[in-house]
Amino acid sequence: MTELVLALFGPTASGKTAVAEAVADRIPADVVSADSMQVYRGLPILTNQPERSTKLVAIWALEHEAAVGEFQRLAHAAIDEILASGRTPVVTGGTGLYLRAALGELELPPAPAPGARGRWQAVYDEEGANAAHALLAESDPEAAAAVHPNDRRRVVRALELAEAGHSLAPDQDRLWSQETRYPTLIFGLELPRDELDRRIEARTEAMFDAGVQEEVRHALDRPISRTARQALGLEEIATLPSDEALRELVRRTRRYAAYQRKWMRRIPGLVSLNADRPPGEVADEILEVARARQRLPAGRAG
RNA sequence: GGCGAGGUAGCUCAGUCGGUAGAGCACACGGCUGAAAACCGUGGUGUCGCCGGUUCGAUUCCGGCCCUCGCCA
Repeated sequence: MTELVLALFGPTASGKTAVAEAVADRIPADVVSADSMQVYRGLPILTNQPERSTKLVAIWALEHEAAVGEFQRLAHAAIDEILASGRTPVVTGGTGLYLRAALGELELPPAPAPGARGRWQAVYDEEGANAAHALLAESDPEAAAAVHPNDRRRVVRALELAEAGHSLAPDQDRLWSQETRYPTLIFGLELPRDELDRRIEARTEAMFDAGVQEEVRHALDRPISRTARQALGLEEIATLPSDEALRELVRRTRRYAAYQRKWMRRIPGLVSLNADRPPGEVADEILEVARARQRLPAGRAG
């Protein structure tokens, strides 16, 4: 049997975890999470961590600063290991960039030299967005063309890279290409808007019943990285009365789901599935599609 | 019941010395290559509470009414 990677994407609360586990119940498979918040230890309720053992969940302490490059190395290693053991990796995640990094080879340039970031940030803040962007246009016209002057984070990053002899603009667009490290089938879980909203609301209420407020209070007792601090609801739960925090978290989760739908539309080769039915049925359909594709002549597979 | 404040976008509010209106948030769409649950860009979605008066023209000025909030009875 050829090596095949299965991937699952979809908005939060669309049932990715349940479907992935149903797949693992049917074939020898291991689930790999591609989620920028489930990587953290200490916020299992807020970040919706799966109960069953899943790779790349709870691997970093809250004070660890997340980086896609580091995640990519770990994800590649996990997938390689699963395939080497003769099993099927089911890469499941809500973070589009992390999923792309896990499946493909994103070009991820090096971290800035010590002091470089602060120096370029100062240039950006003191001389203005347009001046900083003009500087970039001189040293790296391609990167400048790809970045809007107001995007402080990217202008600064591009200046750092240009100074170090690299470029923000990649040689090859692997983010949106269909190139993957192994033959891969990517499935997208689709739900009607009102059903998704209903699930988000129910899940958020369940989080509060399960003690998410205490979890957050605990997490904030110790130092926490800038990246972990971005978890939806962390700020709201820490600072607002519960009813307001709940409302805000529902609102922000809906917006996040909309953002994930955007990714779903853009991921090349994604196979859409109706997720408004029991996870087992969705898993059965995934396996049917996988078997059908593998029977195709080599040139047309994937 | 009396006095005061207010009724403008889904929400919170600005504004129009009379020429049918705009910010933030929300929402929609787009971008993104060691922060992605992040970051950036584009888009106004509206009987300006209701009825009448003045006027070439009223969301704006005048009168009446309705509703909300506060204080006093």
